[in-house]
Amino acid sequence: MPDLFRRRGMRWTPQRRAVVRVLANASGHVTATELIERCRADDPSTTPSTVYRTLDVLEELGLVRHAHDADGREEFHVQPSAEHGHLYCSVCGGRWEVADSQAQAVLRAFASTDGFSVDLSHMTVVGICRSCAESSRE
Amino acid sequence: MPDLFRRRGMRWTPQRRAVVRVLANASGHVTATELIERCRADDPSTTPSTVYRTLDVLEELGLVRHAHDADGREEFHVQPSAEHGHLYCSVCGGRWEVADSQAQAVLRAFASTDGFSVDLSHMTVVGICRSCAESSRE
DNA sequence: CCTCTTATTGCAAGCCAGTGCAATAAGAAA
DNA sequence: TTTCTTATTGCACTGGCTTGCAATAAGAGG
Repeated sequence: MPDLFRRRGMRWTPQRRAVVRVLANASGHVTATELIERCRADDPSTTPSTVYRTLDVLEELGLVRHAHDADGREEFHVQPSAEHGHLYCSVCGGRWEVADSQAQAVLRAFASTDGFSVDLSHMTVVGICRSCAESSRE
Repeated sequence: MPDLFRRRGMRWTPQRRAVVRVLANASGHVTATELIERCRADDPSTTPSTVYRTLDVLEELGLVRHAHDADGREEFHVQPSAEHGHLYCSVCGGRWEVADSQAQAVLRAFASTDGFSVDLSHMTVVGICRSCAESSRE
C-alpha cells in the first residue's frame, strides 16, 4: 500500500494511514462526515479538509468510489469489486443496490442509442419502493 | 394562482410572487443560487432562505421539480409537462435530457423486477458521452 | 375598516464541502 | 545521518443549503 502511493510520487502520511485504516473497518457506504467522525475517534486532531482530500486521492487511485444519496450528499464505498448503482425510496428512506440485471438494462438503454457509457457506481435512482407504493394504496 | 395557495391555507406573499415571476421568465433548469441572484436583481432585499422555502412550497404544489446535477447540487426545472431524467458527461460536463425510449427502458427495468417506481424527473445519470469516449481513444 | 390567528419572513447560527496559502514533514539523494 | 525538494497538512475562509425563533403581515371574520 505505501508503494502504491510512493510510485506515483505521493506520500504515505500518518493522516492517510488513518483514513485508510478507518475505511478498512468500514463496510458498504459511508458519508464523508461519518468517516471524519470515525477518524476523530482514533485521533481527535483529524482535520476535515485532510479527510476530504485523502478521499479524493483514494478515488484517483481507484480504491474508493463515491456517489450521491437521494439528497445529493456524497457517499463513499470501498473496494468497488462489483460496480453497482443505488436505489432510494423517497417515502421510507430505504436503500438498495441495483441488481445486475437491471444495471445491464440501463447500460444497454443508453449505450445503444446515444453511445453514452453510464458510470453505474455513480448512479442514484430515486423513486417509490413496492411496499410503500402498496401501503399508500390504503 | 393566488387561489392555488389560499385554498390550502397558504399565503400569496410579495416574496412568493417574486419567485414565481422569476421562474416564469426562466426556461429549462436553474440552480437555486441562480434564482436567488435573479430575484435579487428585481429586489435586492431578497433573502436566500425565503427563496429556498418558496421553492419547497412550489414543489409541494407540483409547480416545479428538482433534481441533482453531477456534483449533487440542486437544480430546479419548471412546468414538468414531460418528466425526464438527466444525463451528465463527467468528462466534458455536457448535459442532456434522457430520451423517452430510454426512460421507458429504465422504468421497466425497475418496475418489473422490484416493483420500484422510478421518479424520472429526479434521476441523474453520470457517465461518458459518445464524443468524449471517441476522443479519448486517441 | 379593525381584529386576531397564524403562516411567513428575515436574521443569526450551523452544517457540509471545497480552496488558497504559509508552515510542516515525507522520503530521495548525498 | 543530514540536506533539500516539494507533496501534504492545518487553518481560516467562502459558498451552498437548512433550521430555530422572534417579529411581521396575510387575509378571514366580525
